[in-house]
Order: sequence, then structure tokens, then C-alpha cells
Amino acid sequence: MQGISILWKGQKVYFNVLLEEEFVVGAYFSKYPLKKVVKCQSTEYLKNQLEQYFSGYKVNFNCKILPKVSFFVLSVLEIVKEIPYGNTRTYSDIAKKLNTSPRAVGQALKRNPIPVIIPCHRVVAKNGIGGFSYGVELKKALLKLEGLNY
DNA sequence: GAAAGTAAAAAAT
DNA sequence: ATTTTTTACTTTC
Repeated sequence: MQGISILWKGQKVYFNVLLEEEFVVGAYFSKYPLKKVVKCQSTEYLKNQLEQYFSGYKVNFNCKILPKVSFFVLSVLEIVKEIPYGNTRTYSDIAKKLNTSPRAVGQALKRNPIPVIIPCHRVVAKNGIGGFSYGVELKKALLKLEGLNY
């Protein structure tokens, strides 16, 4: 899906979404929009949701997702998906639920193929913000959109 | 299969 | 407040 454009540090950045049929299989930030234009009702709807989200409105993404990842990563993503807008959890919160270590949770989130839609930015460290595949600056910005200060 | 590399946390200092 | 140890999963050999 052609990426929606957002302004980041005075630069135009695109948030592109990879689709397979009606499923979202990936998403990423890029300097360039994805050329492939898929137009149907559901993509227009998702596009709208993203526009709204990045302009600071509360959005609960309800698109169908299909992350192609290992079983463990999937089980982490399943939990992260359920963190409500404007809330955070720590790596250890999630680790406890899965009987694993916080560090392994970080490993899994790093491999989240669908950032933002699967809100991995809502997972933070106990004392600090933790990391983010596109840089902690962006993570901070996303949290700020949701009204959180880190 | 072993070793190295993590988006962390707890314990020890 | 800094350093060290523990930790479990993926990746790469």
C-alpha cells in the first residue's frame, strides 16, 4: 500500500504498509513511498486510520494482520497487540506472562514486522524507554502522540 | 549443535 | 550510581 506521508524532523517520511490479500504482513518507515498502489475499500480505511493516528487522534487499528515470524515472536506480538492506546507495559511484564526473560522479549519486539500497528513502542524498560528499531527518538515521538512523556 | 549477540533486569558494589 | 551477573531467544557459523 502506498505509504502515508508524515513530517519527521522537517523531512517528509513515508510509512509504508505491505499487504497480502487483505492481510497486513509488514510495515516500515522510509524516505520513499511504496510505488505499488493497491486500492480497495479496506486499504483506504487503513490509510485513514494511519493519517488520524499520526495526527494525534486515538485510533485502534482493526486491520487483519499476518506476521510471518517464529512461534515465540508471535506469542509476544499477540500480547503487545492488546496493549491499549496511551498505555505501556514493561519488557518484564510480558516476560512473566510467557515465562521467559525480558531480554528475550526485546529480541522478539526487534523482529516485529509491523511496527505502529502492532504497538511495540508501548513496551518500555522498567527504568527508561528501552529501544526501538527505528531509533528511540521515533519511539518517544510515538509515545508523545499518545500523550506519554518519556 | 555451539557461540555470539541482543529493544532487559536484578543483584552486588 | 555504576558494574556485574543472570537470562532466553535468534542468528550465524
